[in-house]
Amino acid sequence: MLTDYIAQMIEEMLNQSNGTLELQRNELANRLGCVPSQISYVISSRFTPERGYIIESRRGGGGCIRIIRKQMGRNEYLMHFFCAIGESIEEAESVAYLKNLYGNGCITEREYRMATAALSSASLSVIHPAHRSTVRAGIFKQIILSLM
Amino acid sequence: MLTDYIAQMIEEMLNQSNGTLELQRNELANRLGCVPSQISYVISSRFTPERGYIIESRRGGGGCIRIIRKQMGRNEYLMHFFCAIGESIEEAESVAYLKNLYGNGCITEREYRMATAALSSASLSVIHPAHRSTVRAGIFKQIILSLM
DNA sequence: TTAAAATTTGACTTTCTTTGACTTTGACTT
DNA sequence: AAGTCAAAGTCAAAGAAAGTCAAATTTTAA
Repeated sequence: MLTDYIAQMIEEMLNQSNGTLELQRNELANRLGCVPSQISYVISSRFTPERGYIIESRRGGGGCIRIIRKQMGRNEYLMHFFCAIGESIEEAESVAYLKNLYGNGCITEREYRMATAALSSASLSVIHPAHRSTVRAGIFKQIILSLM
Repeated sequence: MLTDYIAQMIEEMLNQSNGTLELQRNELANRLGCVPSQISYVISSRFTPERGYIIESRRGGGGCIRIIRKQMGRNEYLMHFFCAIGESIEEAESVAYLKNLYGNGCITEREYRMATAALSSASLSVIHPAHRSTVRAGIFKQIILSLM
């Protein structure tokens, strides 16, 4: 399958270049004899943030796509919290979680403060109180993913 | 890409001259072998007030363009962004702001990622798309406050 | 076997860059 | 004061990439 082959090739290049690489979509597509959007597909289906990759890109002349592989480790811990959050979470509970993450060295103090701020009722003041915990859960999950 | 090269060159000159410099558009364009309006483009796309630069210019004989890099104090800088957010903010715009904060050393790379994650559409997926920018603005403001 | 999921493709969109023709402004001459 | 020339400004068209989306096809799993 083309997708797998391309993904493998990108992995290869990542290994070569120590975890970070820039490629040109059209150029690569050309080399592989496929259409450019195939490259987009491979990246969006295989090199997702959930799987530990960061993608950046620039359009226009001389544009490119940058792929960064974050190295894993101590992530079961974060995963644990991710799962614990569920559909909705109260502010107090989220603060407790974050304290825990801070205590375990998963996040710095500044990160702790930023996260509590983001999840606070003050942040979500424009949202009807009844819906806040659901929204909070969504944000919290993304925050945790951003740390992995 | 020409644009990046020129921008880099101007940065260089700014460093040399302690944050303020005068250049002649035609002269520089000539030296670089590009068309003069390219210089205008670089300046208007890279050295914007949003990114902390002041641009002044004089036409006519012996005219020139003056570029000043104003360095703000951290909190002044943060306040600037706080005010710029307003009632609502799109995801793309908030990412631009955060990139700026990162580029200026106001936040670390992890903090950058955490904040972009918190403000992403993915985070706010449970909220009706029409309301997301308003909610995002609220969260963003609290995040900035958490940094001060 | 068949329904759902994943892949492949290409047309269309958006963003960024490059270029050049034309306009405006300021300084210097006459 | 008027005219001339030397800047910088503006704008729009063309070009170069990446993004999006949905239809068509293939693969996978029940």
